[in-house]
Amino acid sequence: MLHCEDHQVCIESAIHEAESICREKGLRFTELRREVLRLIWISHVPAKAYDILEKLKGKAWSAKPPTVYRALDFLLETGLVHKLDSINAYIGCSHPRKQNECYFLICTDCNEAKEYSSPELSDAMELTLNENSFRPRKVTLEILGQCGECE
Amino acid sequence: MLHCEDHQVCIESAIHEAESICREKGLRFTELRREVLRLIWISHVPAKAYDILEKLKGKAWSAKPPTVYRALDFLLETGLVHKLDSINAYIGCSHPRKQNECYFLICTDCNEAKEYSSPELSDAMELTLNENSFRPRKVTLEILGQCGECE
DNA sequence: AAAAAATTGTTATATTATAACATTTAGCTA
DNA sequence: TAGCTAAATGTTATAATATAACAATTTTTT
Repeated sequence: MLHCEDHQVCIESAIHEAESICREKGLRFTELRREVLRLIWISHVPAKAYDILEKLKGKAWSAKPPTVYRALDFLLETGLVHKLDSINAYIGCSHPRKQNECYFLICTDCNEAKEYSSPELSDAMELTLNENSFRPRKVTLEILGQCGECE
Repeated sequence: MLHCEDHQVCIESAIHEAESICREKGLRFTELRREVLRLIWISHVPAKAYDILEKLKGKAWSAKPPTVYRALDFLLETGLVHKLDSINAYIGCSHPRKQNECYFLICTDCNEAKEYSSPELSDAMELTLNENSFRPRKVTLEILGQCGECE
């Protein structure tokens, strides 16, 4: 799947942005939360909670499931990561400042995932939501398949 | 959430249709599979696997988790039910003969869910899939929120 | 410095799902 | 129709995902 050019830069800037977002919102971007975010960003393959747990254990933390899930909850609420329900995995948000509807392409060959947004798609969705008098609170749109690079 | 007028009829016809689809495809619609499908259709609230399990236990079956999950696998593969990944629950397919992209509105007040399809939405999706050279295999589109009747 | 609030630690357990092998049942074939 | 084969179901065990509840610690506020 096509992604950033230099992923090290990509990670750094994601963490940097997270830092400044938390500062603005008066939220505490603790060491633990930073480390979990970093572990998620390490790869474009969405991270599983228990894989994050194992990696944390290799470091300073006496990590147990709640350690990870609480950090994930924080990151999810803050909009810094997304949960992919179709594969029970977590991925860093590419545009944490724009809270637009985003959807995900998940390649089942290379396992990488990518976040997109599409005005046409959002429009179509809004149309049908109106038709059904439905007030959306959370939209899950995930497409599993094969990416162009894995053909 | 607005649904059928007579749900008993709704259940019967769903099971009837499942029966004829299986006959056409040369698949075995066993008692167990029929009962699991019926339990799913009993309500417009998507069914949880372990709730189905409990209900099966009240009947003739010596049901254990694999009993339910195998029946669910069959029903999913046959397109007779859908899994809602965002809530880990299963719902009967309203149009099992048309294998179109379908999406789900899930009301977090009454817990009911409804299946829809939208040509505009499918078109918008296809557009972005093409742009990204992505070959879709499975689409998950679930919208959690409040339905018109729960306002 | 004390109190309050937020974060993290810890133990236990709930929820969701599958692996592996045994038994039974249904459909086919000779 | 007896025996064979494949599919379905039974059974035991365990994997994978997630949360509840309470204790200890750290940070912020008063």
